[in-house]
Amino acid sequence: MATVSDVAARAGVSTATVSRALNGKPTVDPELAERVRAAATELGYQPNGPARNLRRQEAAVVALIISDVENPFFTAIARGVEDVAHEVGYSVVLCNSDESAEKESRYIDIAIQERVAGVILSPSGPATAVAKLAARGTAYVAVDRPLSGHDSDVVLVDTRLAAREATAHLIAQGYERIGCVTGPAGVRTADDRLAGYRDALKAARRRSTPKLVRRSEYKAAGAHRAALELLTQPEPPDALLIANSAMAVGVLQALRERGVRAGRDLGLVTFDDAPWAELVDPPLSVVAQPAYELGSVAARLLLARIADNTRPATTTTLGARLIARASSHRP
Amino acid sequence: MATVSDVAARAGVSTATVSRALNGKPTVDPELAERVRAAATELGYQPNGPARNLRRQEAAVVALIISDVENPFFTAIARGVEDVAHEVGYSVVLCNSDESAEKESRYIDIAIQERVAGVILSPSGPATAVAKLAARGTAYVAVDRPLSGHDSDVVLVDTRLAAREATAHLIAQGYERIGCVTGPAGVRTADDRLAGYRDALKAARRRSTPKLVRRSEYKAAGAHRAALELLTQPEPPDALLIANSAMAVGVLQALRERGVRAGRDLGLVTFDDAPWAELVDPPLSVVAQPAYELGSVAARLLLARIADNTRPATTTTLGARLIARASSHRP
DNA sequence: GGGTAGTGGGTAATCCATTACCCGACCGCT
DNA sequence: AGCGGTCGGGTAATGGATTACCCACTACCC
Repeated sequence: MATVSDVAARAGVSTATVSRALNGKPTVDPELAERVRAAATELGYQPNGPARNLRRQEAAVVALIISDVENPFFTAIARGVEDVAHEVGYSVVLCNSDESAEKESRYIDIAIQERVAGVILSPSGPATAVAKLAARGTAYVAVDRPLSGHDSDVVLVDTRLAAREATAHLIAQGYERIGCVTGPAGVRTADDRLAGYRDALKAARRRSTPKLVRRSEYKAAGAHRAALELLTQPEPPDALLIANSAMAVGVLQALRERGVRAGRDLGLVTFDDAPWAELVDPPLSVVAQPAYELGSVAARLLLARIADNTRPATTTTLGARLIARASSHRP
Repeated sequence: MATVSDVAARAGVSTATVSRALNGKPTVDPELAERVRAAATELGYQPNGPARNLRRQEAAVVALIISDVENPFFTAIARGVEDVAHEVGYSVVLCNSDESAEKESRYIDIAIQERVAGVILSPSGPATAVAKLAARGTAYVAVDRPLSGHDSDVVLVDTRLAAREATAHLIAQGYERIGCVTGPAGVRTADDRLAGYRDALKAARRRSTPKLVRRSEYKAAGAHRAALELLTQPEPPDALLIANSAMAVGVLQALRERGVRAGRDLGLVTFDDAPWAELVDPPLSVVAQPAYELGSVAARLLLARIADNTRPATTTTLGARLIARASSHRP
């Protein structure tokens, strides 16, 4: 591999000039700069990243730690982050924490070790390792879920309100026994969606009962089990609020297995407007979350914080949109 | 940030000993090693990655360059790669080339600059920048799509055969005018699926006509347009082979808009067994690709090549499985 | 002509972990 | 006692880009 010295020798200048020319510093004679660039391409010179980062004490990279690569909600966030980051020359590396505090902590360590410029993460639980980032002074932004006990920039969806509206919609449609399938306790979005569900029941002077509520991982398998449990109890629900689209898959499977028809026998609203939500029969009513914006806003906040880590922490809350389709339309 | 010297001072040893102790070298007195570890945790020492990589001339990282993070097929590959890489202490960074040769090339440059140990990529087209990897001696493996003109390790699905079988299945079901919606020309999987489709027609002594074939990006929007074109022509197809699940979404939308019922009016087989494929009405017949294995096999090959870059190039071809559901069942 | 400000560009220090090389101590053997 | 061998651990070189600092030179002024 060619180094700056090689390029310098070839161009007949010093290494300092090579560095300045290649980094577009204005204090280089245009003719020299041209010679340097020519020498660099002739030698196929690729700067040594570690050396550069070592000296600069920072890499032009932001780490994005999400809890599930296979969840379209998070990949949409990733796209939002990428588009903004690339505009200003940052690369994005995606890390999959798999909803595990330990993997999350490991990735945070790696991010610190590699001296990335900043980190965007959706914290998997309350016991996050972000304290290490704060201690080290690395810029970070939480997305989708808040970071209890740290005042950092946060970008959220008003998911409690959205859950409340979705539930209110089911009530308005005349459903009587509305249940809820949400994510694990301690995951903030899961708790918020449940809280919003209860808010709506309370506002309508309905009693909420634990019998109609189930929790599981944010995955199809868990939701499938949960739905079966709900459906086989003595007084099954006649409507369900489901906390994400992976879970919706599990629930819909359970419904088919038991021959329950969504919309007619069971009202359904689910979080996340998956591309296939309109295609199932009946089309799914959903709460569409602005995932891409979540990512792009978070990225912009992160860039601002990289530039100035003393700025006050902000909380941005984006709204979600209920899209009523046939699955919540009572005949 | 604490450095080795700080830890050394605190533990009352030299930096060499610190490094040896923390890297688990056997030539350190256990008692000293313990003291070093204690000092390191007390100081919250995190090794400086760039410095380490600079010295080692390589980072314990593999880059995975895929063409669409939002495509579940590729995220499943990512999981396969991750699981294998993590087992042996490598981190995986995911890069989204977005099917653009330019982004792909940029990520390859970054991978080289950062001195990653290896690269796994699904080449976006024939004009890839992998030559740079070869020139530099960085280990790499192609996944899902071959790399024309380079003899590298490749992990593929026998997608041509799978397309042939899927088409044969449609023929066997009695469909007469079978069409195909595939990806862009030059993308190998797209071309192969089309070729397999033609193979099946030829084997059944049917004429294939360009009128029943459309190409577009591997995305819903393009497939939607393509399907509308196919359906509105004078002699529309009575069955379709669709080259991936994102496209299937677009096609199914088009069908609803035109009131065409899958299975009854139009036979349908699509590539990729999306989680929702069973849930649409009628359930979609699919070609299930072993995406996770694709990733894990590629990762294992990459590790082998990192250990020994002179080993001969191999080609691994995995099979796909046709899952016939109602959408291809002629009444 | 001597002095000053300004500008381009070179020299060498710097970032920090790893490791080649070397040294001292201790053991066991003759 | 003396010598070779082993083992633990210290000193200092190393990797390559960036940049603080300094120097040489030109232009312009009094």
